[in-house]
Amino acid sequence: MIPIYLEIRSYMIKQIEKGRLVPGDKIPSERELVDLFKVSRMTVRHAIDQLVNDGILVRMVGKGTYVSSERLSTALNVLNSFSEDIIASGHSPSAKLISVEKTQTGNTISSLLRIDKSREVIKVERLRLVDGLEMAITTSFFPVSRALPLDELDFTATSIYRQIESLGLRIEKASETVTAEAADKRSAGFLRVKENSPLLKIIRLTFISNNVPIEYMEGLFRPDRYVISQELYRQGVR
Amino acid sequence: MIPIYLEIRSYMIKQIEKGRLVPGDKIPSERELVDLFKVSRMTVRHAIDQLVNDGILVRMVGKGTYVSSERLSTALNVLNSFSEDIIASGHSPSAKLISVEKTQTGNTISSLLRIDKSREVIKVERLRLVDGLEMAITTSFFPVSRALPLDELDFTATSIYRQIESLGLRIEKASETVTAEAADKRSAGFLRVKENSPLLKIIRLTFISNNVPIEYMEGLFRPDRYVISQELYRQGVR
DNA sequence: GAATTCAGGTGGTATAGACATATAGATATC
DNA sequence: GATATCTATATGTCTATACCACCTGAATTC
Repeated sequence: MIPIYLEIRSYMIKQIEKGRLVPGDKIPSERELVDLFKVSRMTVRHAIDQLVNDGILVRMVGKGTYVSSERLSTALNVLNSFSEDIIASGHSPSAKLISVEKTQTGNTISSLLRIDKSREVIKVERLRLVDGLEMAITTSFFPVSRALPLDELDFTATSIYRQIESLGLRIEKASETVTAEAADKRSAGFLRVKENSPLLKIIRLTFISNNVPIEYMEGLFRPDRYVISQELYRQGVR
Repeated sequence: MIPIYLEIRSYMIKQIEKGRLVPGDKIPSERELVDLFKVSRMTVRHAIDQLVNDGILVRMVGKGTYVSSERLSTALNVLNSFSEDIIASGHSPSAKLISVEKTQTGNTISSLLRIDKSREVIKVERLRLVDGLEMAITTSFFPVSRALPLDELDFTATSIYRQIESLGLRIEKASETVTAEAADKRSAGFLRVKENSPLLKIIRLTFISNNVPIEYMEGLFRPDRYVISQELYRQGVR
């Protein structure tokens, strides 16, 4: 069951995505939205609070609430799903589901996800391909909770991020750690490389609004088919 | 007249600043704060909402609200030399010069450095250590005579960046590619790892003003002693 | 015509209560 | 002793209402 305020939030985002609201437009007043959704004003405000916090809307006392015109942050470190990355580079991503299970997890992952370790998580293991060639194995852990109706997610589809976002949750940021690891027998089999060959290991913790973690992921990538690129800028003079 | 929720917010911040609440501590429950300030619970939540949004507090359903342990970094994509990175993380970097030679280079590197491949470059190979332990081998290529008096540089010193900057050149940015590679016999020997063990490979092209390339570097890092961390942010709506 | 007043709409703050869901520990059951 | 259930407490969602400060434009006054 998705909370009403997230429904309203989704609705607003869709209006903007579809172009029915463009930057600078005034959105319906809080009291109009109350009538539209048949909810209390506090609930409407809760939804708008989040969108304002995300910089999507701007409130003006006595005037109204408007779609933000400025897209703040020149977006250097852009968080994309792997599918989105692949598409952006002109290739075709796909995924094969290896396993899905509802399970518990150890101290490290549960504390990173900020859940009790007795809580269940959905563990999704997928083989990621680019242009039909094996690229990576990713193992994701999603905390089971009301806000995220995991049953409705299609893990064989490519972009889980997009699916989560279309549910009204806003993915905000991720922190990533990159290292190297030797392929064990199982990974080597899936990725069609020799055992012990070097793989790029990416560990990513993804957050929605309010710094709430929503996914812990470990990925093992074939270095010949996926590399990480980033631009670094020297900090001020001195 | 200051709103109550801002008073509560200030109160919490002061508690943290004075050290009466330290990261990891549980703050009073919402109902306790209601009693303490004699206000409604929604008002208390309003105050806490803001602090959670700022990343100062973390809410956990059924457990309580806690002072956030992670001080999210303000420095995003900061270009540091490896020495600077190591120092920032509280360790002690050093370097051993393996070789310096004036030579020519292949098409790839010369074109990245935007020089003719007949032009000479200085190739510097160094073993990088952290707290006296082998961490990486880096191979740098500097174009000869680009307002860069290479003779004056001390390649055994840790921070080449600092030396270059003290010559009046402003290092501006770098583009980095990260991948994984198996250790060959030579690298394995220097880094004291087994041959074919996985290493993190970082290729970095560094620029001074006007996008003039000044260094091409390839580094092979022991993944147990060096990892890359980065924060990624989701791009605006759509 | 220019200044003032006023009414209606907007977001801002705050209340008091209700029910839902998550956690942890005590208690009862097997 | 292990398992299940209950209970108290935590945050999460939502309602219905009230009054405030602010902005705008129309009506009123000068």
